[in-house]
Amino acid sequence: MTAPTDRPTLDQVAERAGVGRGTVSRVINGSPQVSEHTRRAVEEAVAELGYVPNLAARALVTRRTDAVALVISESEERVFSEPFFAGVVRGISAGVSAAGRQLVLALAAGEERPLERYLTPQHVDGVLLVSLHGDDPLPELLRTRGLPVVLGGRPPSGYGGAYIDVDNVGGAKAGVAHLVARGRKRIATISGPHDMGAGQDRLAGYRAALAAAGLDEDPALVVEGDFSEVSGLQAMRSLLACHPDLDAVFAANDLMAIGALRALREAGRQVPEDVAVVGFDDSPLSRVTEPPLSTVRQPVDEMGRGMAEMLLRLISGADGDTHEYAVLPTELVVRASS
Amino acid sequence: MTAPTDRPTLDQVAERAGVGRGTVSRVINGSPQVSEHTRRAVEEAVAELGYVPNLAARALVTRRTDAVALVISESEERVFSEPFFAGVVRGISAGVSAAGRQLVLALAAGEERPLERYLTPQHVDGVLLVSLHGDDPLPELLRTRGLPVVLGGRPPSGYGGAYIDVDNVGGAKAGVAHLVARGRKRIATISGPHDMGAGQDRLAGYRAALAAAGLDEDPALVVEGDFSEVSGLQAMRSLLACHPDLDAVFAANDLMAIGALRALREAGRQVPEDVAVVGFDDSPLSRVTEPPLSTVRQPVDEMGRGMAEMLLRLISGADGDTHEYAVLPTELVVRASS
DNA sequence: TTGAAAGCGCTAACAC
DNA sequence: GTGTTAGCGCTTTCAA
Repeated sequence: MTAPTDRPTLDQVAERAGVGRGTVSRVINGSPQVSEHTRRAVEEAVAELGYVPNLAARALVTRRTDAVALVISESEERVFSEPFFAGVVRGISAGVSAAGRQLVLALAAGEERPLERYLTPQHVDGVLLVSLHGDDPLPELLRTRGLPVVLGGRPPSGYGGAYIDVDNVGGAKAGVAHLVARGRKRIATISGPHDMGAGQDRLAGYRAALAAAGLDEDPALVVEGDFSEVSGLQAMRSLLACHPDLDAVFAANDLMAIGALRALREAGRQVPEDVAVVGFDDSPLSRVTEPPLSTVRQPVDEMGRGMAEMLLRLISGADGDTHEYAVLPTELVVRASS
Repeated sequence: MTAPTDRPTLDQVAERAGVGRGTVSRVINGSPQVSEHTRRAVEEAVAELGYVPNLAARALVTRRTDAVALVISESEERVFSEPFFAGVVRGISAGVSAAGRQLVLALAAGEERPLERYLTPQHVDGVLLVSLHGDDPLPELLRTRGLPVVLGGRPPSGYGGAYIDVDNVGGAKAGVAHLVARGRKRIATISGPHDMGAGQDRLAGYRAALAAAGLDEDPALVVEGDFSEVSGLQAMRSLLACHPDLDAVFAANDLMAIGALRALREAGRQVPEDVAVVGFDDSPLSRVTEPPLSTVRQPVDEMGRGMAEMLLRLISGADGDTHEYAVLPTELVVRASS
């Protein structure tokens, strides 16, 4: 029975195997420069002693950590209420652990300063950023530190690095076009925050679809929400109060669509006969409402996985093309409510 | 403009401030043994150089990492589809970051071996475990390694460490008692997996409530699910096929309750007039179904936060009472469907 | 192919 | 109070 805290070190393994310290290190790291014989001896000693390399020591000399950070610039509240993040994290987690690395999660609500200190090449090998607001300089800052960075979502201006986005414009266009095709004329929208790429792009898609259909855009039919259910509820209420003649709503995410549904029910409006609803960001929530919501599905899992893979490529890559990017397709899922 | 990779070291700060290396270290670590004057000088140098301590080096000598791991023994699929985890992670994340530590997330679907290697005192200061299955020996193993451990949920037999659980038995009892009070006589249950504490306890609560009401327990009215929506759907279908006379269902979580709702609708049964439904694990999902679900709410946030706090106490504590535990109360939330 | 030696950047024990 | 010193456990030249 060894003392719990005293884990065996490299030297102990070396002594046990009757070789030098360097040789053990080579075996551990899979160097081909070792004879089959000694390798076996070392591996045996490792097994017997239950040796596990000390990552801190290794990181100190290699200047790598085998860890990557995922920064979510959002309150915990939203991160977990919005199904979008679940999908992205799932994808990222899969991609990162498939590469044998550790994922360090950092929720950055508001204050980024402490985080900024943590995000250095000494602590993590790379950084994934999601749900950026406004023109956040953080990603570009990290890049100047020499840290590989991949963004999820449309990058802020001034950012010249890698990113993966989904086709928000196209998705919104498809959602609104669907409403148009169903004969709707007075189509309102509950948009996302104007300081976020996703919010801007979905609004742009809404406008493009109206224009394509030859419908006039009525600014009064556009209300800004913050992607939360209550904001959708409030937006829909005010929309109904001022424009009871509207016959359809495009909500920039599923949570707001659900809020809208509640406001509609509250006002005694029939869905979809009277007012049709289409949301964005398809999640389990969309299925359990009554009637179920038609939504635009974005490939969140693939987005996460893609981000992880891109980052790993940047990390191990010979500092190649750091401007890589991808835009994933979105897809309309039609259900009863429209 | 300094080279991006060459971050300043302690010695450079020391030189700049005109003091010794040890002094800088004391300032960084907030030792009171430093004169106001030199402290100021050092802080200035730190600011000017943009010095950030190298955590790997520090961890190497202090043998602490300031990181704690959260191990979720569940597939990514379930971790993110089940709102329970969102709440727990939110609570944990809040507690951990409030203590200035990093949370390292590890999803352990099935294979635990690689993880087991990672979870050593050299890599993390402590471990949080959630959603254990069967009699998993992992927590006890970690404890013998001298690693502080806190469990979420009822501990497996043989575990003698700290944990936080919620009152699953009491909650289930309350849910079923509510059904009884509404005059229901043939109350079925869709239970959780029998290899999980939560599954067992909620089933026990169901039984206790029936017994307390003087109702006979019919084994045929008990169907085992796996906490997923489809399992709830299938369970309800088979229940309806064999026992169309049932007048209420208690589902061991919200997802399965939603599945049950779908099966009921599919079969043309009226909810709650014909068949009343009560679920467990109140989440946003419960509110958006039609009719909304009555459910038993467990304080998931507090559970997470409590776990984090307990762990931090164990870590910094003088190795005091490691058998600490808490059982948090659950609460019935009555909505239209029962 | 392998051993020996030189640090990586930091903290802590010890002098002053 | 503060400087100096000795490692923490590892990788990586550099010789042999």
